[in-house]
Amino acid sequence: MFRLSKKTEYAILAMQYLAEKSGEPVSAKEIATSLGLSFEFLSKSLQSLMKSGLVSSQQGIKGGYHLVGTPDMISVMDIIQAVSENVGIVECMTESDCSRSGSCNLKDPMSILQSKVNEVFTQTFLADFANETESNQFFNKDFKILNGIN
Amino acid sequence: MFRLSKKTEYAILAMQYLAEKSGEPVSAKEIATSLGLSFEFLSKSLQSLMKSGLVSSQQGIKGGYHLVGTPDMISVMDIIQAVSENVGIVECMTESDCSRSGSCNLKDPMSILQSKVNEVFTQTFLADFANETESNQFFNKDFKILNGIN
DNA sequence: TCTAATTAGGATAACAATAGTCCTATTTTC
DNA sequence: GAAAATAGGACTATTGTTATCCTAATTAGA
Ligand code: SF4
Ligand code: SF4
Repeated sequence: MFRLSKKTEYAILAMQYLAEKSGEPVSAKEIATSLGLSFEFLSKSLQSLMKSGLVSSQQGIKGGYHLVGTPDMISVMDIIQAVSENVGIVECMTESDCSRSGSCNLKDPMSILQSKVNEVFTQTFLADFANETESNQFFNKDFKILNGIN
Repeated sequence: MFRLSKKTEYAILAMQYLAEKSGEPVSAKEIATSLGLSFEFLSKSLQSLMKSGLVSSQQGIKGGYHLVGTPDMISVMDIIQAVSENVGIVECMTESDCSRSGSCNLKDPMSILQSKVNEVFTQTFLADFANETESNQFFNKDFKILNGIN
């Protein structure tokens, strides 16, 4: 129900990959084969990221994508919103108010919940997805113990 | 993408209604007409809530549903899980590991994100959805200002 | 005992969203 | 000019959500 779409997951994987290989442009094909993803479908994610300015691209042979900005400034929410707007937990959060909106006493508490959810994703950054740096590793371990994750 | 299903939303609305009318059993029909929801579809939600023990039911004429437990002990997560298991933000969180699982460096950071999301929903209770009590109203106002909600 | 109101739940249809593919155009380096 | 790459429209397949329909079982009360 809160499942991230594959398009989003592919986007995060690609961004993670680009973060590691910052420097020369990386082709969609390289990312796809390296991560075992569908090239065609991954391309859609990359093109969305491009549109939102999270990556920049270079066409032609020797072309590819590279990150715009640093991993500690790019939030998961940035990536999610780049590939698909819908982060509203209920209709009235993003789209126009629903038919029940006038007399709905769920709307207000839901907006609080929405803010909390938003915070989780805006406060998690690409850097937190980096491949086990020391600080990150420590944080992970700590958090896992705290939350009883294997 | 993080949209709650209607089944979940109906369940929360129903629970909210039951919380107000705690005491005598309330029929699905009354809830449906009172809230302007489809009786048939709402019934599915109520039956799921029943299965999970969040409400108890009485069949026959004069029957209906009533809350089990107090609103401050029933979390939104309880309700979500009652109507639909899938709360995993990625496949490997709930179902069996996906094909990429072995070499996936997204899995670990995702599990942290999952915990944060879970926390939001396990730490929000039916009582927080109550119809504007004084304390709740204050909290709402406070939180809204803090988060820039209209 | 019969009736009406109610919950329980299976089956299924209608609709929407997601996932994935295919094809063509454009750009760029060599 | 050829090859490799991005850009993106169009389309299909699959899955998930939403909703309805129908029937059975239960229970209070006349
Ligand atoms: S919370 Fe209320 S107003 Fe918002 S979508 Fe749900 S029913 Fe409509
Ligand atoms: S995070 Fe990795 S292991 Fe988990 S579902 Fe996504 S690709 Fe598979």
